Amino acid sequence: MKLKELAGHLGLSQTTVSRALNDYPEVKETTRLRVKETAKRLGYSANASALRLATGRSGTIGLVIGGDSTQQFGPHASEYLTGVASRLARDEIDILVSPVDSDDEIPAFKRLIASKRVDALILGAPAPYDERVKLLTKIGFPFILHGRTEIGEVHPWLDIDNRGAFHRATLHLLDLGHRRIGMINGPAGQTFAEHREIGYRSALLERGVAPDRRLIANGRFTDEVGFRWAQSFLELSPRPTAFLAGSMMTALGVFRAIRLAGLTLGKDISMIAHDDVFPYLNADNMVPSMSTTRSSIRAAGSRVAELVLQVLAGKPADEIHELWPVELVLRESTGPAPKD
Amino acid sequence: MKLKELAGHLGLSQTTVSRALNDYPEVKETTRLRVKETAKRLGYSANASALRLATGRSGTIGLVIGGDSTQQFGPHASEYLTGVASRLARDEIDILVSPVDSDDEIPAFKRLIASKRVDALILGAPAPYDERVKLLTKIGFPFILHGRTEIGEVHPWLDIDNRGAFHRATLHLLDLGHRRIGMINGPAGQTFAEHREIGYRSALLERGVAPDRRLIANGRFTDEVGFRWAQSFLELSPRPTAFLAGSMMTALGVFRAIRLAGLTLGKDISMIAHDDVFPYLNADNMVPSMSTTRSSIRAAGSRVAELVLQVLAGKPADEIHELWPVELVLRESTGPAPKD
DNA sequence: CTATAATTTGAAAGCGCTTTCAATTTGGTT
DNA sequence: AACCAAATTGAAAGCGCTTTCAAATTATAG
Repeated sequence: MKLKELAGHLGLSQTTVSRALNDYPEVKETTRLRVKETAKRLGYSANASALRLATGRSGTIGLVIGGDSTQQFGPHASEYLTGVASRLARDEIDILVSPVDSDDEIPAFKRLIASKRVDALILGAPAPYDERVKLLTKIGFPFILHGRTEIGEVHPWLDIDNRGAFHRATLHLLDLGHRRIGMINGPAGQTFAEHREIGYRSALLERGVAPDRRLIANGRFTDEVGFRWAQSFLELSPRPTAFLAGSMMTALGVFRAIRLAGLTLGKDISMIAHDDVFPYLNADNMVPSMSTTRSSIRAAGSRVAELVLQVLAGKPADEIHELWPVELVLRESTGPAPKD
Repeated sequence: MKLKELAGHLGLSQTTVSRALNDYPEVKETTRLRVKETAKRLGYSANASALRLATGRSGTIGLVIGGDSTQQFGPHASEYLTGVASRLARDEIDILVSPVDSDDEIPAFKRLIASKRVDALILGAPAPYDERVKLLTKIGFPFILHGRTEIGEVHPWLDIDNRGAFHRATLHLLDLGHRRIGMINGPAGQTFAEHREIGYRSALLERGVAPDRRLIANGRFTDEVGFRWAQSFLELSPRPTAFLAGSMMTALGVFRAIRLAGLTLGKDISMIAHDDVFPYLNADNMVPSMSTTRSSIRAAGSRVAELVLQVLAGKPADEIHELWPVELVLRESTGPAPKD
């Protein structure tokens, strides 16, 4: 069923039918109704490719997830995707999920844009001097960044206050008397991880505690990584009395290492984990319940989608900056530092 | 940069340039080289919409994930998506992720197809009498199903042997002396969950053990659900001595309930969980390590993608049926039933 | 009733590519 | 040197829609 056929059925021209369906004002109300009703009855739906070619808009937003392709869709990415998808679905905007390999990232980007496959891009997981961000700002292609960079360019972004979150979490542990705090951070080289480290270090500084290089680790957000680092931290002497975990997955591994060492979480060792709010993994439900810095990554995805639509609607880039605060939720996994 | 301009640069016609780029045989080799080189140098990339309109193919495959939109992309779906994406990326095929709401599912499908947005569909999480499957087979739209239905229609599918897996797991527990085995299954109404229940029941039957309705539960794959059901199972008397968990998330919750009840996993209570192989949650790394029925859902996604390409290449539907066996991996969470 | 303005409809061009069919060039034979 | 087949290139139509510009219809006023 194509527009021409539908027009035939109705005894109207393509032009009028097209206008009726797209709510152009110059078509008579009764005609519009008749057209829409018939279109629905006959199950007409415009050919997407033709429509895109004619309008020059693809009705698609590219979602670029960082990281190498094998490990791309961790639980974080999928929660985030859910948020983005739920918002864009409302406007019938398609999402093009680009599993761009980090090696030929820039060429892949150029192709994506040159082929007019997407109207705008959503970028995430930036490095401090992200090449993709540089490219996009240079050529002026619409995009929004989930996270921030150190590049001075003006462009839309949304980020959570990673620095503030870890600053506050660290301060809290320090105030509980902890002096040796192990930090199991996200992958090195990502801005958010650096921000977290800055928050952690500045809190130590504020309380006059010297940071210990051996207590700072980087890695992906898996329980495996959490486990290994926690275990190696626990072998130090004196060992740390508290941990900061970059994610709930990390926390699971740390948890395991603590238990395996015969220690008790919340008593011998304290821990605060960052919680991106996974519906299937609840900090409140753990035993002991987990103290967290909390910020829903799904909500962020949804908001990012909203903002990218505003970008497309022409809102100036310098008006689209959002820094979300992060809650510190104290539960049973944090307690006063044990006397030694 | 459009084809016409590129042709201008080269002093050739659009026709020849198009043919050169698409590897048509009738263009002179030296010309082809020259064209490709120039195209690359100038960063030419065909307008996707125009190409799609001209060829009638969208170069896109729709991925429809079941479940309601708020809870759509659980860890299972995202692992699966990763598999699908990695395979399709190799052929430069786009993925259209459809967060189809379960209420107006069928109309949404019809729109998707009528608008020629996708060349084929990948369906998952079917109900035994899935309406989507009925629709697609009726209108003859190419698709593959991840899972199975009870409808007699012939169409491509790939499924894991859920029945066999749970049959074997249950038999193993029975052979260890367990007689009361709690089963925390996936959502009711999904074929895979029913298959698992059938496997479980048939094993009980084989060993002459009467199934107990109170020991069979359904729900989503979250630790919350696992925790609640396990807790209520443990309140029964006599309480079950073993659990089957539908997913690793479920197992996490069961684990917690067991510990909270002051019991020891692998001694007081045994458990076998189904493991879809999440890279960030390793059964081997748990304490105690978890016995599992194992099948990589990412591998399944990758294979499903491969198969849908075969469907598009014209391979007959009745030759595309794959039933994957499931490994039973025994670790520390299973042991002989305690004497009472 | 006209004349004119306002409303409503339609014809046709164009979006950027592929592909059919025709035209041109090249190469091999006598 | 002339001829025919094979190889190579090009002109133009068409994919299904939107949109400009012109035409036809209806409403309003004089």
